[in-house]
Amino acid sequence: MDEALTAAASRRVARPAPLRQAVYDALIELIINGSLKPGQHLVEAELAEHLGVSRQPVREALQRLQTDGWVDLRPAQGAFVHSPTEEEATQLLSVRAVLETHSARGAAQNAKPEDVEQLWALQQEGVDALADGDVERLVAANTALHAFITSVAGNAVLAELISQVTRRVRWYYMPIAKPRGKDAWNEHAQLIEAIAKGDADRASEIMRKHTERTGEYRKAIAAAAGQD
Amino acid sequence: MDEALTAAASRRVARPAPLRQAVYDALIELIINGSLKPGQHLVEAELAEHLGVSRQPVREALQRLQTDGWVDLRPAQGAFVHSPTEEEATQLLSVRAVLETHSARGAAQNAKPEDVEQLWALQQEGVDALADGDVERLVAANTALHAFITSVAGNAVLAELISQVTRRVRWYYMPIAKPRGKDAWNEHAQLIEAIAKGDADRASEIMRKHTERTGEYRKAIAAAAGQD
DNA sequence: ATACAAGCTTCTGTATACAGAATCCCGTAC
DNA sequence: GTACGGGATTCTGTATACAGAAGCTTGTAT
Repeated sequence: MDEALTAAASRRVARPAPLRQAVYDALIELIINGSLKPGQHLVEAELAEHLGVSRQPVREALQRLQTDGWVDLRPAQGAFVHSPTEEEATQLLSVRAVLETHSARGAAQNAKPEDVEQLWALQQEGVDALADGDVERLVAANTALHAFITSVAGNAVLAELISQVTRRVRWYYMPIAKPRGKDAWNEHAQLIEAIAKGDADRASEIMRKHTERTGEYRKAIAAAAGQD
Repeated sequence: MDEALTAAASRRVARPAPLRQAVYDALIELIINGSLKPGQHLVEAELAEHLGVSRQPVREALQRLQTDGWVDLRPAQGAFVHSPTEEEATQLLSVRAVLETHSARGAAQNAKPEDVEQLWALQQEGVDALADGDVERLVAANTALHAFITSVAGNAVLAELISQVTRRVRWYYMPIAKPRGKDAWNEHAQLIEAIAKGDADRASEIMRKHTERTGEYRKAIAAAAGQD
């Protein structure tokens, strides 16, 4: 736990930047890495002391963490680390699939030649990472590709929702994260082709199947890993 | 402005319930009814005094208002009432259509006989209100019908996103709110029939067209009203 | 007249302090 | 041994206090 704390503390003295943001990031980190366990009661004073700040920024961070689905805030009782359930994971994946599908449609409608070029560049990065067996780069490339498609779609509201949902989805499968690999990137290539042609129906259909497959894949792995 | 303030103040002494919620509600009310204008700088101390509370609950309310899209929070500068744009309205309507469409699909897959019965009851309520020319009841029935469809879909994540997006959409067209009327309720009837049959594809298709039409309708009215 | 800079004012961001609710612990009664 | 109740404790929710940044005002120089 201490590393995260010192990180936040040093960030504090370094800049006059909003402290609650550092707390927000630190707490997500602690939740993701398991230092704070699902259902655990988060006592504001404790967090404040550990992070070297007052209760105020902690409270504000907790509020945002609630709206982002990381903690539950029970009135007069405080914050509790949200307990993920299989059901909620399914719901998140379902919603994400719908949003990403819409995003692909928008991208196909709006993509300019330079956008397509950039998409192919990201695709190449992913394929290279796959060939090198560099998992970290692979995950980064995947994230970048999806994010860029969303940005091409040009719908800020959509982009924000996708980012929100994706972050939450990621949490569930964090401990067993394992990219799907070759198949996924073949699907990406087909997707980019459809976007390049401006074929919105085909692009959205490919994305729908793509995200649904990814969801199924993750759930299968989770089941195999015996994750709650 | 004063009514909202006294309301919040009285709510304060009345219960030990979370004060920030009252502030949150009061501020949305003030934004919707135009007391707080788009772009306006919201000074925490002023709001706190007017509402008869300290800055603390105000700050926490502002945070949530930001994540819900009502205000923009600029670091070291404070909160500003969010300025709605035509573009953002279009994006919200687009996202809402996608989410509602998915909701209709889920409802068709899950609907039990008693759910269908309840849907028809809500439909009847809407038709009655339409016949009576009771706009308020009509809007309420419409909201209830859509909400019930979402609840039948049984996806809590989806439900929350829809509720969030719908609230924001409503703001844009608040000043010129005017239900679409007969056509909309004919579409509702077809939708319920599809749900009753468990025809997910048809249900989602009807909902897609329905929400898109409603969106177009609202935009047309807004344009006619010369709204920014 | 305009551009610039120093000082002041205002406001946010953070910390500390206080009041009351919820919970827990322990003793007592049955 | 178990159920109940009172008191202490802990924690949240709210209020007040303080430090520093951002913006405005005013005066000066070009």
